[in-house]
Amino acid sequence: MIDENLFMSYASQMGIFPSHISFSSLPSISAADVIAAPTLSDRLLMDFGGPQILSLQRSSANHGAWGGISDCMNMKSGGVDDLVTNSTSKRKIIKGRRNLRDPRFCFKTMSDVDILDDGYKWRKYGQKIVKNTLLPRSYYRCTRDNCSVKKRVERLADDPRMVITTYEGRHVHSPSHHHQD
DNA sequence: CGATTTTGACCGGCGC
DNA sequence: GCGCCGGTCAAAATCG
Repeated sequence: MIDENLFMSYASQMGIFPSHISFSSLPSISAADVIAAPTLSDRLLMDFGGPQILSLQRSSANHGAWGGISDCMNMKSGGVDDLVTNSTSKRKIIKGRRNLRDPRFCFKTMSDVDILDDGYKWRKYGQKIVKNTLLPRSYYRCTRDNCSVKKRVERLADDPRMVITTYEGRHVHSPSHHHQD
C-alpha cells in the first residue's frame, strides 16, 4: 500500500507543489473514494489510500520495472488513456512537439474546485470537449517566461465529483504564488 | 490598461 | 488522401 508520503515524494520530485504545501493542506483534496485499479498488464494505478491515484506506466526501457514519474500516464473516464507510451511499437509518437522526456504526473481527486492551489500561476490557453466526456477539458500553461510546464484539468463524465489533473513538464523556477519571482 | 479567459479556427498525427 | 480528434493559437471579450 502506497501512502501519501510517496505521493508527495513523487510530487516534489516533479516540482508539482511548492515545498510548503503538505499533503493534508492541499485544499481541494478531501476524503474520497479510491478507484479500483483497472486490470491492465502494463500499468499500475498507485493507491494512496485516499482520493489520490497516481498512474504509472511500466517502462520497457527499464526491463519491466515500474517506472518513475516520467512514466506517468494520463487517465480518463473508464480507465487509463494512452496519450503517450514508451512501448517500441508506438515509438513514432516521440517525434513532434511533445517530448517523451517531459515527465507527467497525474492524479485524481474528489473536489468541487477544478483548479487546486498548487503554488504556481497558470494561464488558461484552451478548452476542449473530448470524445466520450461530457465535460470540457481545460488546458493551462505556467505563466513564467521560458517555463513550458502545462497542466490539464477535467472532470469525469461518470462521476463529475472527480477531477483529474495532469501536469506535464518540469518548472524551471521556484513556485511563485503571489508574485512573479 | 495589462493580464487572463473565451472560443472558434487551425494544425498535425493517425486510422481508415 | 480524407476526416476525426486532441491540442494549440489568437483575437476579441472580460477581468481586476
